[in-house]
Amino acid sequence: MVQKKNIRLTSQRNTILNIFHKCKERNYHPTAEEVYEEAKKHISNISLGTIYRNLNVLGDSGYIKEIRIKDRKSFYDGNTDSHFHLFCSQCESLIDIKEPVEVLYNKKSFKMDYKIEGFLLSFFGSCYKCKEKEG
Amino acid sequence: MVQKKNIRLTSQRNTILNIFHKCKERNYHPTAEEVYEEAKKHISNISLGTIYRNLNVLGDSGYIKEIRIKDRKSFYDGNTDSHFHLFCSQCESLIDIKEPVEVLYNKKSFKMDYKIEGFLLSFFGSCYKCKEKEG
DNA sequence: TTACCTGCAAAACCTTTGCAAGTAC
DNA sequence: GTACTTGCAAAGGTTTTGCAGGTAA
Repeated sequence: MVQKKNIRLTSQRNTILNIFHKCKERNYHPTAEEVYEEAKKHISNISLGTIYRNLNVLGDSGYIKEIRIKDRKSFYDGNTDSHFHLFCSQCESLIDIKEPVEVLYNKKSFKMDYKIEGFLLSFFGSCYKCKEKEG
Repeated sequence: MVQKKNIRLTSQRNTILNIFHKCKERNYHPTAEEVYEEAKKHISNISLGTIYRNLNVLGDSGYIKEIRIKDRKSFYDGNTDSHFHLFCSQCESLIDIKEPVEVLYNKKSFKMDYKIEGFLLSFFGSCYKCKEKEG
């Protein structure tokens, strides 16, 4: 479980959090633009700048995760538990992969409902030098 | 090993390929801007547009891989064999992770020279619906 | 009260693209 | 000769930011 920081609650933020709550239930990963369009239904004059600012705040605070995979656009995920994604190159959507990481080993079970053509495993943290520096 | 397509060889392309050859030896993952700066040392009037066009051509042809992890900037990798990366949030560089994927299982060996704070596993392919459609 | 948040609009940023001239094959 | 490639400069699309007014705690 992810530690979530306290943030000041504004109606804009609340609206965005609700959007992610719904998206999480549907395993949907909206883009900033999609969050904006949905938010406008509730706060008609909300600005795109506010969306972006809050996506960053919510990301930093552990409420959502940004997923940068393809193209310039980011997806955002309200499910911050550890799981994987598949980017469909045909419909350009992002779906959850529910199988545990063991599928990586067992090539037989690798081709399932979806078709997997490749993957990217990226870690975040500190490199040798920077870890050294910070002690 | 990756199948590489034949591409027309121009001096610009040759220069860029050489840059990636050197970067690969040093496990360095340049950005487009860095490739541009390096290429200018050899072809002083080469344009950034040519760099980007060729990064895409070389990517499509299997010579390099684009890595989009953080921020807006892409990294490019001359090593197209399957391996993993770590993005250092302190110096904002990308380094190779040489350990096999088994480290994912063995949490004890997980914290090594570098510090790992999280990871992102992303697959590429086709989702249920699109796989269905294409038969 | 004060620090934080917002809408607006402009700017920043990385990447792509149209065009006319040049080049590989 | 032809299709592909280039430099240049402008445009594109996503995200960030400065500012003045507004709001949560």
